[in-house]
This record gives sequence, structure tokens and C-alpha cells, in this order.
Amino acid sequence: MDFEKEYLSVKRKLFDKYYSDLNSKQREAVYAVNGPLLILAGAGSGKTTVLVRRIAHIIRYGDAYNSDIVPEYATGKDVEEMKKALSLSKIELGNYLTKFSVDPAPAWSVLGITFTNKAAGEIKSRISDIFGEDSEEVTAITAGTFHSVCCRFLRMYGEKIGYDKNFSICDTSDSKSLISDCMNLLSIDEKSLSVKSVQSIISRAKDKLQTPEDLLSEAGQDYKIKKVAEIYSAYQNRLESQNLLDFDDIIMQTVRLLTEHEDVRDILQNRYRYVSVDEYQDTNFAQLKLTLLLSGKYKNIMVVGDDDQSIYKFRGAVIENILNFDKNYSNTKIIRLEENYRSTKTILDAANGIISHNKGRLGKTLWTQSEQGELISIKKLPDQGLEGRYICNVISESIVKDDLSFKDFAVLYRMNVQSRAIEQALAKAAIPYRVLGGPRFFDRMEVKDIVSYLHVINNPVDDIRLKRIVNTPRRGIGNKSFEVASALASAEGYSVLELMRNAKRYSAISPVASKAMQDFCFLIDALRDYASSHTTSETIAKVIESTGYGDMIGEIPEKTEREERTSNLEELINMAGQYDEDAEDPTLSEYLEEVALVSDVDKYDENADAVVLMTIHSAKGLEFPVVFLPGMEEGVFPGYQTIMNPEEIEEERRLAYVAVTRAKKRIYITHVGSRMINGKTQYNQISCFVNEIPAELTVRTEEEQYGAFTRNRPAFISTGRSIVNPSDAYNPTPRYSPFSSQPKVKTSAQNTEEFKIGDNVVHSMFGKGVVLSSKRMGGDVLYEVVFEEHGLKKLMGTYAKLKKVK
DNA sequence: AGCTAAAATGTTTTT
DNA sequence: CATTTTAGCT
Repeated sequence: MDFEKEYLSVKRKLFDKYYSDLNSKQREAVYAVNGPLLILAGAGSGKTTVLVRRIAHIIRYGDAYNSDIVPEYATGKDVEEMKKALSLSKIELGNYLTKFSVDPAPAWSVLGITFTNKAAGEIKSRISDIFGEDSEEVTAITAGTFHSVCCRFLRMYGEKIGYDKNFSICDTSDSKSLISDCMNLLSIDEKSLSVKSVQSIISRAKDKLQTPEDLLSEAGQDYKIKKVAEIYSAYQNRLESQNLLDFDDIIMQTVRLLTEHEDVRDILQNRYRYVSVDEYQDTNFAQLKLTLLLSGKYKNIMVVGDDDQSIYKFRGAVIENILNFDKNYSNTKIIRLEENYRSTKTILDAANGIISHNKGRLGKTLWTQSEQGELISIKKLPDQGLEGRYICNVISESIVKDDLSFKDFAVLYRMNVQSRAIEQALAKAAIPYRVLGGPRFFDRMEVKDIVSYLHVINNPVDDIRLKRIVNTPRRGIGNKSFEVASALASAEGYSVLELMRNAKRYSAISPVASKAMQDFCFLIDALRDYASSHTTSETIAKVIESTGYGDMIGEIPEKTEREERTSNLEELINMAGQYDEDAEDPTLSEYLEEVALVSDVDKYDENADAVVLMTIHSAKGLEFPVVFLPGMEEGVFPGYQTIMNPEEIEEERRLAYVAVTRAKKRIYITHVGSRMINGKTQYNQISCFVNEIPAELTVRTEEEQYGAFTRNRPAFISTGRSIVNPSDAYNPTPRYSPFSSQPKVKTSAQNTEEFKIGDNVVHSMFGKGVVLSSKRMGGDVLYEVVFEEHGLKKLMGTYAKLKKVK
């Protein structure tokens, strides 16, 4: 046999052996190092694995697999040695293969863009599994979301397009209030044109890289759009003069930077030889443009996505980005990953049943080798309170019967409001849970106030934040004085803070107010000075103390409110302390960026043993053994405003597909006869998506057949709603605090004292009660206990903190 | 200026 | 239903 051929073929065998835990398509993707690559990856097909392994491969071996260069010095002995290497352990083999590496890329030349910071962290941690923690490979790699990566670029080069290094990011509510200010200034009535719709039109325009002028010229005779363009122009001016970027600007301005400044573009294009983008089906036009710019020189770009999982159209995502990827890059290699490793066959068939009703798909045939698995449970309940209780019952029973733990369960819903009823039920049943998304910790008033102080300290021209805190706590600078100062400031071309410093020069400001303004400026100066020589958490503590904010909170008369706010501020200090510890080079400005860009899901800890509740959107990319899908009703999911529009129904259907494909083993679908939303009772039909699941895969039951918890407790049911007294609701972790300590699930496991029927017991949350029944289940005992004030409960021996009383 | 209480109003999904 | 806005009062 030809020596060269044998050499190459054994080399490839070695690589195939090394990647033997991947399937052939996945390996193909890992080896496709150079040139444009499109991976169409179905749900659960191991795309994150491929992304990570491919990056590691590039750093370690470069294009070694494809290279047909045989070293001149190679001999038959080498081939013999290579054949022996086939029996090496994985780690040894990995190291052995480095000897074939061809033009490996330095880690700093790799850019990985993911959908969440968590996924980016995942890449880094998996790379560190291969190269070792804190190795150069891990630290040098650039991985992050579009937003965090762009912020990095803007911090480095933003000055070229007029942004100061410590620009701040304004969130949706900040930008809303700025738009509202602009509308007032232009005397546009907010009743005829809502701030929300203006904000969304501007945001969509920015997604498409449209400037105010572009929007105006596109408007034609459309009066509304013309008005919005006018507002957009004013809004953008104010953002820029205050050194602020909104979420859309972060992308759009980066594109502008790279378009207008060839030098910056060259630097970045030369640096990033390998670019990978995950969740490509949910990118917008600006993000497409950005990837084109960044990969413009080497064109080594890999994008991964699934057209069936495109669920962010409302945010400007264009599915065509992935459908037409090969039109933007010639010689695109396309690889389809169609084997699903996550779900049972039943679940996969159900998902396929749903998604097959969509038109205009690229079309994939997902398959699996796994077993049929359990049928999908579909259950109708009378109302949302019972829906929540049903979920709790299923969880309690499965835990003992099937040896599952709380963290194996996820409740996924369409809208955040749906979480409330379920939370109440979980709290009552003493099941540990955590809620992701919804109102965030950093949206709490007191947290936002303190963070606003930090913004003003960091970026003195941030007038939005200044307005928020200038009179909180009260210091005699009321709305009116502030308005006057703002007007003067814009007339004179100063920032408001600067003007306030010299307030006494202006006769329009009363002497009392100008004194207060000056004092305020001194306060801010002192704090800025303090911040320059102290850590973030020390600065925050100082802000709370010296602004009088802490005293203000301490004087709140209601005990619960006072304590909650105080503890939120303590939490803020603690979290900042964590940041100071973790960050390489902690700065106030980076801290503020992190606060703006980190989401709840990023902090989701899969090791915490608690049931997790989140929206289906947030659950994208995650997986759980058991998934509950409550509220599968027409009007809820699909939402009632989408029902008339076939295109939007398709998006909803993709969302349903995402929901179903999150589950590994089991799905419980529920819907209710009557649902209360915003004080109105709705009577919804079962969701059309449920009926798209082949009937033979499902088992349907109605409430009447599920008598277990309706028996023996008319008094409990007659209250209708389940009422949870906030003081005794079991809340394992404040729902606002993604960072806070893990749920207190480590309840006294040694507390396995056994109870007999009729025993009087005390529960830490439910108070006094009597044991009605006890059932052995696995290694545990399930008790039914009637409590004096809370009615009948099912409790698990090991988890319920029950104590016997005489 | 600043507080309280009544009235209005909103209905996805998120970086 | 729950939050935000506003009117009216001190």
C-alpha cells in the first residue's frame, strides 16, 4: 500500500478515535475548520458540544485532519507507532495528536458569540476542561453575547465615534423615560402615540441599522412614522450627548464603528481568524452585518441554528439570516445534525407532530435511538389554582416514586404572569422552587436608585440617572427646580450636573435650591473620589450611607417593606463584593455593564435542588427530565393577539416546539376551564398545538377523574383561590435575586422521625396539624396532614419539617 | 414641595 | 389584579 495514503488514513483514524463520542456528522463539523460553515442543528442534537469541541480543535490541531501533508522525515516506523497509538487513553491520544497539528490558531484569534452569557461561560469552562483551568487558552478566547462582545469593542475603540470610555448602558425603562421626555419636548401627545409603540418602532429601526433620516425617508406619507422619526432623532441626540447607549445601540454603533473606521475593522478582522455564532436563527440584520464585518477577512465563520426554533421575531430577528446564509458566503459547507440525544421517541414525535404544521421550513427529520418512553399527559383542570396544586401533587408523588429530585422539574409557561398561581401552590406544598425572569433584582426601586448613583458617579453627564436620584432622598431639589436647571443646561450646552454646580449664577434658580444643588454636587464629587480608591462594594455601602438613602429606608414605617428593602440593599453590597472578587480587573464601569447585560438565566444554577419556573423563551437551550406546560389554551398559548395572524401563529408554534423539545423524559400538559388574567376571567379552549400532537402519544384526563385532592376538603376548596399569607409563604429565595444564596433545600435529612395516624404534629410553616394517613414510598414516607389553618397537605417525611407534639 | 388616595390602564416573549 | 399615573390636599 502507498505509504503516504496509509499515513494519512491512520492519522484520520486517530482523530476519529479521539472524537469517537461524537457522531459522524458532528465530527465532520469539528473538522471543517476553514471556510464558511452552516450547521443546521435540530433540538437536542448536541450543537453546543460541537461548537465547543470545534473551537478546542482549532486551537489545538488547526487544520490537521484535512491536511494531506506528510512530513518528509516520516517512515514506516512512524505509521507503526501511530497504529499503536490507537489504543491510547483519551487524554494520551489527545496529547499525541498535537504532533500532527497544522497551523493551530492562537486562542486570542477565536471569537465565539452565543445567545446567553451562560452559554459563553459554558464554552469557557469546557475549554478549561481540555486545557486546564485559567490556562492561557481559556483567558485569551473571546466568548460572549453579541451585546457583551460589542461592549468590549466599544470600550476599546468607541472614542472614534464619539463615545467616552465610561459610557453607560440604559435599559428598556430608562430609554422609555427618555423617549417620553423627548415627546414632551416636541409636544407630541402620548395618548395619540404611545411611548411603547414609539420605542418599539425605534428599536426595530435600529435592528435594521436605520438612522432617523433613513426612517424618515422610508416613512413616505405615513404621518405616524414621520413623527416617530422626529422623536428618534431627538432621542438619539440626547443619548449621544449623555454618553449613553441603549441595547440596540450596542450593536448598531459597533457596526458603525467597523464600517466607518477601516483601521479598527482591520485590527479586528486580522485578530479574529475564527468566528462562531450560535442561535443564528435569532439574529437581526445588524447582527448579520456585524458577523459579515468581523469575518470579512478570513471568512472562517461557523453559524449554528435551527429555523424551527426561531422565536425572537418580535425583537427584530430575521429567519432569512440563516436560510440565506450561503448567499452571503460562497462555498458554504452545510452540515445537518439530525440525531437527537435528549428526548424519548414519544416526545420527539410529539414535537415533530406540532412543527410539521408550519409551512416554509427548511425541513429536517429529527430521529433518535432512544426508547419510546412515556406517553404525554394532557390534563384539564377547573382553574389555575388547581392547576398549580396538580403540578405540586405530581412533583411530590414522582419524587418518591421515581427517585427524582426537585431540580429535575421545570415549569415552562408563555407569560411571566402565569408563574404567580404556580408559585403560590409550590409555596403551600413546601416544594423548593426558583423563578427566573420576570421582575428582576436590578429593577427593584431601591436597587435601581443606588445603581443610578453609581452611574452618575461613573458618567457625570448621565442626566437620566441624575434625574432619578437628584431628589431621592429628599434634599429640596424638586421637579420644578430640576426642570429649570435642565432647560438652562441644554440652552448653555452644559450637562445638568455641571450647571447645578454653578447654580447660584442663575437667577432663575432660587437661592435655597441652588444651595441644595451645590451641596449635591459636592456629595457626588466626594463619592467619585471615594470610588477611585475603593472597591465597588465599599463604594455602594458608602453611597447608601452618605446620601442618606439608608436612613430613608430605615424610616419606612411598615416592617415588612422596610426589612425587604434593607435586605435588598445588603444583597446588592454582597453581590458587588462577589464581583470584586471574581473580576480580573474590577472597575465601576465594568460592574455597571455587567449589571445591565447579565440576565436571570445566566445565573441559573442547575445544581440547586429546586423546581425551576421560567418562560419558554428563557428555557431555550436548556433541558429537563420532566417538563410541565401549564396554560396550554387558545388565547394564552397561542396568545390571543396572534390568533388572527398566520405568520404569528407559526412563530407561536415554533415556541411550542421549543417547549416540548426541552423535555428529556416526561411532559405534563395542563389547561384550565377558567383562567383569571388581569382581573378578567377567561374561558379558553384547549390550545390547537395540543391537538397537533398525534393522539396515540397522549393520555388525556379530566379533573373529575382526579379526585385525590378534592376529597375530604370542601372547606379548603370553597375559598376558591389559594391564599398565601406573605409572611408564611415559603419562598426559598427572593424571586428578584438571581444571585442570592441557593434555595434552602438542604432540610434536615436526619429528621426522619416516623409518625402514626392521629399524631399531633407541628410544621414550621403550616403550624399545628393531625396526621391523617401515611404511605411508604420508596425510601420515604408520604403523609397526609390536616393543618388547623391550612387544611390538608401531602408532605414528604424527609422534606417536611414535621415535629411531634403531645 | 411633597404626600395620600383615587383613578386609570395595561394583555406576550428579552438583551 | 397590580402597577402606575393623576388629582387634590396640606
